[in-house]
Amino acid sequence: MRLTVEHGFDRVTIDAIAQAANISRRTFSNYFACKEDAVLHGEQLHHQGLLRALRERPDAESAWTALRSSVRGLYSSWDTQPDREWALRTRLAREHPSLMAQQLANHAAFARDLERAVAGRHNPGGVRSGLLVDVFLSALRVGLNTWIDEEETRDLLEVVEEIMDEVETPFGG
Amino acid sequence: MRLTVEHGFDRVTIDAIAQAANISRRTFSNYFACKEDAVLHGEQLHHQGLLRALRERPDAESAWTALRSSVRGLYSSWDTQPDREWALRTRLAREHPSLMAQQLANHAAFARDLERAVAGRHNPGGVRSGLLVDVFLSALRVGLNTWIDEEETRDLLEVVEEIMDEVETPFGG
DNA sequence: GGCAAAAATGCATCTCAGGCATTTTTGCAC
DNA sequence: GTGCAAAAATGCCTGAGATGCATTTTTGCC
Repeated sequence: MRLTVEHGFDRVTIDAIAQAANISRRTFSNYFACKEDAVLHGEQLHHQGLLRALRERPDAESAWTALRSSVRGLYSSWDTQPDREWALRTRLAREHPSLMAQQLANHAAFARDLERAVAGRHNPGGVRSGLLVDVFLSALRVGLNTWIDEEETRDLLEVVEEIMDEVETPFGG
Repeated sequence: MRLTVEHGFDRVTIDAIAQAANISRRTFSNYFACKEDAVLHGEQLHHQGLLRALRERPDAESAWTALRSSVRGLYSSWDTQPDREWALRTRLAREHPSLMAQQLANHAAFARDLERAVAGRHNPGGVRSGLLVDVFLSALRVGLNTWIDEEETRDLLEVVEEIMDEVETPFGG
């Protein structure tokens, strides 16, 4: 991330990263399939955290409620805002198509995991869980982007909650 | 696409594609940045068609209605179902992470275009258009996947309309 | 037929992913 | 602490990909 800031993402070679991390080029490849994966690793951790929170929600909660509650619980458990790194990563992904592509693929994988995790929960409108999860992730993504566009002036959770409220208003008409 | 079916996506080199198309390797790169782009080109055409349809919708229609109507209009204007190629491409993208990543990046770009195209339209619940477009695309994607999972036995439009109806039921609770 | 623009090509270079064998480090029983 | 097996890290190598640049070929039009 530091090298990326200093020289730009596509001007940083894997060799340079390996060197800066005091590991061999080959070892880098043992841990990450590509540069993109390395940059987006923090996001993967976020996904894992959210999944863990979701699994701990009481079974009685509906799918949508459990998802919302997981976000609320996780984000408010942080002692500091996920400021610099998140903003940096998100901005980077906006500018670099390859990063964007990888990020979206990660999101799709995350969606599959979430879908499995909410399977079996009550689901008010009979909406299939794939759709529900997709919409949830859209809201999360739009929330993050809004937060970034506002230059991280508000609380991330606050922005996300706002978007989630919007999602709960009907789309039709 | 033919070579991919015969030998598998990742065993087809750009050289092979170029040779089969009677063009030089270099010319391939003049048209497509990578193999993935070539395979997904049909989808790009679909996006363009949908955008064109959207721009021709009457201004009085709300954003959501205009989006739904565009799909309805475009899909029912086809004389044949987009059967083989679509199913093939979608299944391929499911199996190959790099293809999936590229596809999702294309969807994101498409989302930006759609967002611009519906900007200014009436929007019932005051939902921001980014969110609206995202949800619309989720519905389209889920519809396509459902259609595939049902082995293309029904009409694609029918499946998509069904999902769109689901989206119009509230998510909250 | 001639000419300019656009398309296609060839070439060269830098980078990457990943298989395989080898070396180094780590964790643990003794 | 010593020895040993598993895990991690490394080095080397190959096939493939992206892309800049100069050159050749094709196309469209007067």
